[in-house]
Amino acid sequence: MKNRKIKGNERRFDKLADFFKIFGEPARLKILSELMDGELCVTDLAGAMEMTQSAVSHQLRVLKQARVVKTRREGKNILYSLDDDHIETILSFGIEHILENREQL
Amino acid sequence: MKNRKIKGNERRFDKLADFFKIFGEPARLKILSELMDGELCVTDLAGAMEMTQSAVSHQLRVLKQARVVKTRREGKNILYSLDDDHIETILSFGIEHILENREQL
DNA sequence: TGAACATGTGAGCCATTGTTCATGCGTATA
DNA sequence: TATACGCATGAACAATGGCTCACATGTTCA
Repeated sequence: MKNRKIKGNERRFDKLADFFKIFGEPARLKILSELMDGELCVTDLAGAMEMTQSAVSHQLRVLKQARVVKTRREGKNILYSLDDDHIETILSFGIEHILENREQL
Repeated sequence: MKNRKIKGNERRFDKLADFFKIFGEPARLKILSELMDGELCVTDLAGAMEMTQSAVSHQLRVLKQARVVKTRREGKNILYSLDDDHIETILSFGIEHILENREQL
């Protein structure tokens, strides 16, 4: 029946929107760009950006739930890194499209 | 000086985030997916999705300002269409990455 | 084990953003 | 030109989401 198909698509739009939403926040993009240079702990991230440790931690939670970043413990610290190079592809895709073709955005 | 560079990057993160933000809203994605089948007027869009004409119009404004859709008038109607196939590339990119590699999102 | 350090977490606050509602504006047509 | 129709728009409201603050949890090391 048609209604089922609509419902199914609705959820697909939600999922896809959630996906884009992850990268729709400057703070998260900055965190990701920092992590491109290698793994970092929350405190270092908070220092590199001008943000509270708590604020960074909250954002990292979002990124981790979305499997965009992963963690490993080393001593007292928990080191964050990009989950895979997948992410860099996504970011550079966005950068290309915004810088080359959409200057006015 | 370093500060200048940071400021410049700040704004780049903002722009990039704005770019992703456009696609981070289910209603907008649905509008775009409708427009993939061809141009439509606001009323038809509002009918196809379950949304008010006004709500659709507000979203179309966002999409138009971002140059994602364009318009042309035909009689009483204003027909909306994707600005270029660029957009389809972006959407299918998102779909690929979410459906093939990120089921759990 | 207790102190110090690193991080996670929940509640509350505030800014942003999407929706509704009422209305204005432009175009076609009788 | 008056009316109807299609669409845009602004204000008000509601929901969403990020940040702060206080505190809990967990780990190291003396």
